[in-house]
Parts: sequence; structure tokens; C-alpha cells
Amino acid sequence: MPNLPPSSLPRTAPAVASERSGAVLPATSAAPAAATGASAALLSSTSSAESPSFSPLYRQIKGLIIARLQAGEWKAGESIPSELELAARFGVSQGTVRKAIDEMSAENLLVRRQGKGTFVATHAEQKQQYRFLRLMPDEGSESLGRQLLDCRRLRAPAAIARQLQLRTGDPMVEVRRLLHSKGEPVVLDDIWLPGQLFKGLSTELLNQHRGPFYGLFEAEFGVHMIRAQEKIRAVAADAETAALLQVEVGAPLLSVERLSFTYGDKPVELRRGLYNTASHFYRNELN
Amino acid sequence: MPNLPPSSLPRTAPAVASERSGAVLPATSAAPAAATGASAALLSSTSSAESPSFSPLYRQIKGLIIARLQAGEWKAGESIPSELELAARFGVSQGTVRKAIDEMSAENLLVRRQGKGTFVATHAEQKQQYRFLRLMPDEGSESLGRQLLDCRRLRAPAAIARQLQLRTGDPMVEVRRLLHSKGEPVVLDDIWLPGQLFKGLSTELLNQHRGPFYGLFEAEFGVHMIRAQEKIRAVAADAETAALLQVEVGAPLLSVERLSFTYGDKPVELRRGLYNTASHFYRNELN
DNA sequence: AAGTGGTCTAGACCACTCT
DNA sequence: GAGTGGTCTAGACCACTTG
Repeated sequence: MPNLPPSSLPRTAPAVASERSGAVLPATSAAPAAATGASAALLSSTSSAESPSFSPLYRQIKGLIIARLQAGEWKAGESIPSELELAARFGVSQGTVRKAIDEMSAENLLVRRQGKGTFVATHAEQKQQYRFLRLMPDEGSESLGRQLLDCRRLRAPAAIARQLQLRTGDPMVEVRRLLHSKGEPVVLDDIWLPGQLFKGLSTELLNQHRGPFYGLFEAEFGVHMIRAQEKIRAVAADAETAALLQVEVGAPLLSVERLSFTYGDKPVELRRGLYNTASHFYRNELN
Repeated sequence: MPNLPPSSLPRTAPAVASERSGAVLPATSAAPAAATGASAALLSSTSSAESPSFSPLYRQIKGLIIARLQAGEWKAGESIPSELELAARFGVSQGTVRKAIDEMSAENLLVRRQGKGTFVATHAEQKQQYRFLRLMPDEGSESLGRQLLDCRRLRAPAAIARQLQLRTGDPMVEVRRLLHSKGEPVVLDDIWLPGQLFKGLSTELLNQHRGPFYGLFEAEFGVHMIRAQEKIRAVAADAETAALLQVEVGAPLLSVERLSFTYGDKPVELRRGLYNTASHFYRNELN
């Protein structure tokens, strides 16, 4: 029951009383109280024209759930508490929790499974391996082979540090790898990660792991990539790249620069892929 | 009031009684009847394992609204009836209509405006001009200049006809144009349209029109592009393209092949853009 | 049978827009 | 003030999963 003191809450305040007293009580006793009135007190106020403006209850609940995810309370692939339990815990109705989870499900943060529960999204699943890889073969659908070329630690150059919101010279990990299709090299990836977050990352760890790197990052380092921005260009292959991808120097390649974010819009990976699009293409859906 | 004869409706049936008798009645009288029981009768039945399987009420409502859009009952930019009116018209609750509209809004078919109503999405608006164009300048944000190069009618070649689900030799319109940024050519577009749907399309019409082609297509031909698939590759400029885009022959260009769809997943435009990404990039968001 | 998410309804109140 | 979409609650029933 959101029974905060009815003091005039500014419209901007994320005013949900997180985990009030009887949080882990027998459950349902807390929720169905002076419902409508209470939540009204929670949300309404004079319309001061402040900047972050107004946040409805369900969005505040969403924020609380994200905070738990960020804190690692529920790990990738695990189930979170049921809607009814969350509703009791936060002192709101099931419908409000449902709307919060709806949004998070639409953003691929959570996955609902009817009859089973709601689960933390993961890159490690069979069904959606390579969630962020949009490269498709012109024909067929074989999976890609992986070949690790390099994994080293270094001091962050200015250009990379800036994008990852680090300081120049901060510790950083650099990974280089190839993806193959039918034995032919198709993608050359360079990956930069904050050294702080990926302390034990090594060639061995990367080599012994099956599946996408992002699954490893979740399991070993608790870092979830939930969103990414890509900048795509056409470039000409330089000598080194041409040799690795077995194309002519000057051949056109797709350059895909990806900045990946974890919870709280925090950038945690920069990746530059060079794709040979002779027999593959980058697929995009517009809405 | 969904009072169909309680004969056993198969689960697959889009069973909404569209526009029953008292459709345009004083409004609210139709809706709040033997609600729960009736809609239960509408949806439930024995679980026969049929193919298109089960469709909830709100999705059937969505289908009905899409059918109206397709029929041109409400045009691009116009408002559709209020949620309460639609609820009365279809004999369901406002909540069900709301959920249908929620989905359509998420798919950019409709746009909600609080206090004003719900509107048919359009490509002709200031706020989201060039909804499908993902090209961004490295710096600045000037809008792109347009230069029409050609507009002619022809018989569909096999490759293009297949993608537009036409027969080889069917009438077709081909348009070629350039987009400029700061006076420099950046994009060369070739566009193919079914001649059947775009009867009066001409150089004059295209030239006198302001804003994106998609806005013109909506206003003049009633064709709404609601979704598109793109295949992106890196290619080398041939002689003709190099001249038009003022680059060297062999220079790497982004090739963006776009197939656009209208209601009912019907393909109605094929477009091939060649982008000079020297000072622009293709922006994509991954979730 | 019990627990979970999914759908549907109903009603209250809020925020925004226009007249 | 009237009308619109936006939020929140409550309760019913359905579909799916697991023991």
C-alpha cells in the first residue's frame, strides 16, 4: 500500500516506496488496501514545469526492477519473482507490475513464458544466439565458425576511451577474432572492453567458451549487453585486412562500428567489424 | 455485446462480430452488457490443434482496424474514432480496444496524442520526415536536397517483378534521383513501383511535391508504406554511379536494397540506394 | 491441483487539448 | 466544461506448465 505521507510530492519524484516494512510478508495482505486513493496521492501534485517531468507508477516500478537486475539480484536466464509477488513487494496492483514488465519485455530485458514465469534475458540461449549480429547468408543458414586471433591488455587510446566513457590510458582489453562461413573468412572483429570490468578475461577463457562472447560476459563478469548503436559505412580493405579476409586490397567491405550498453545506458563495449558482403548481407527491419 | 450464437467457434476463427446491428447507435448502450460471459463464449472452445491457432479478442479488433485502414476509411494523418466509440462499435470494452491500439502504435501504424485522439501515421509529418532513411551526417544536421533524374514506365524485369509479387512484363514505374548534402551528392536512389497502383505518377508530380516521396504516395495514391526490409552490402562504384556521386570508379559505396510493404504484408516498392559514406553513416539501433 | 502469465471487463481518477 | 488518451486498481476467467 503506497501510504506515503501525502506531502506534496513533486511530479518529478520517483516516489515509489521501495520495499516498505512488510515486504516479504505472507504476501497479499499488503497490496489490496486503500488502493485508488493511495496511488493518487503518490502520483498527483501541482503541475510544476520541471525538467525530467512526470513518471507514472509503472515506470517507477520498472526502474526498481532494473535496479535489481543491475545489482545482480537475478542473473541472466534466471526467473524473477511472479507478478503477484512483485506486486505485493512493491505495494502496487498486479496490473501495474504487468505494465512495467510489458515494457521491459518489449525492450528485450525480460522474457515472459506463459505458465513458467518471467526470465532475465540472456545472449546465451539457443533460440536467439547472436542477437546483435545482423549478417545473413545469401543462401543457406549454417552457423558461423569462430577463430580467436588475439587478446591483449593495453592502455586506452583517447578515441576509444571517450566512447566508453573512460579516461585516456585506463586499462582496457582488446580482442581480435574472425568469423568463418563454410571455411571462408567473412567477418573480422576488433573488440575493446573496459579492463576494470573484465579482470580475468584471457585467451584461454575465450577459447574454451562455446557460443557468443556476450554469453560469456554475462556468466563470467555479470555484464549484460542490453542495447547497442551501430554506425555502418562502406570502406576499402587495407593490406592487413585484405590478407585476413582473403580479399583484394581495396575491396569494398562493410564497416560496422558498434557501441553496446548495459543497464543505465552505460557503454561497456566498443566493437568494429569488417564484413565481406560478397555472399552475405546485413539485414535490417524498418518500422 | 458479443452475443453471437454460442455455437462452438473454432479457436482459429477471428470471431468478432464486426459492426453488429446497433453499430452507430447512441454509443454506449451496446457495450456494457453480459460482458465477461459473452466474451468468454467468443473466445473459448475446445483446444483443437489447428494451424493459425488462437487469436485473442484484441488482436481480432486490431485486424478489423487494419482492414478499415486498408480500405481507406481513415486517411493518413486523420484521426480515427475515439477508443470509447470503437469499443461501442465493436461491442468490446475500452480496455480491449486500447490493447489493440497499443500494438498498432508500437508498430507505427497509429499515433496517439493525449487529449486529441489517435491518428493514422503518416510519412508526411515534420517530426518524422524520412522515417525510413537511416543516413546521418558525421557532423551537423542539415536536411538533404533532392534532385529528380528520371521517371519512366517500363515492363517489369523478372528479378524485380518477383520481389514485388508481380508477373514479369507487368507495368512498372522506375524513378531515379539524387540526394545532396551541402551541395555534394550523397545518395543515388533507384525506385521501382507497381504501375497498377501508381497510375498518374509523373516527373511533374514528383517535382512539384515537397517532402518525402512516401508522403506523396499516401496523399496521391493512398499507398501507405508501413514496414520495410533492407539488405545492406558494400559495393564498388561503377562508372555511371561514380560520375553521378562524384567519386572514383571502384570507390566503396553502401548498397541499401529496400523492400517496402503496405497493409497485409503486401510489397509495393523496391528501392536500391547507393550511399557515399565518406561523411555520412547508416545508423542502426539494436535491442 | 497449484502456480504462472494472458485476456477481458469495469470503474475511478488524472493529464492534456480545445472551445 | 467536455472529450480524449493515460494510469491504476480489482476481479474474473483462460491457457500453459509442473508436480
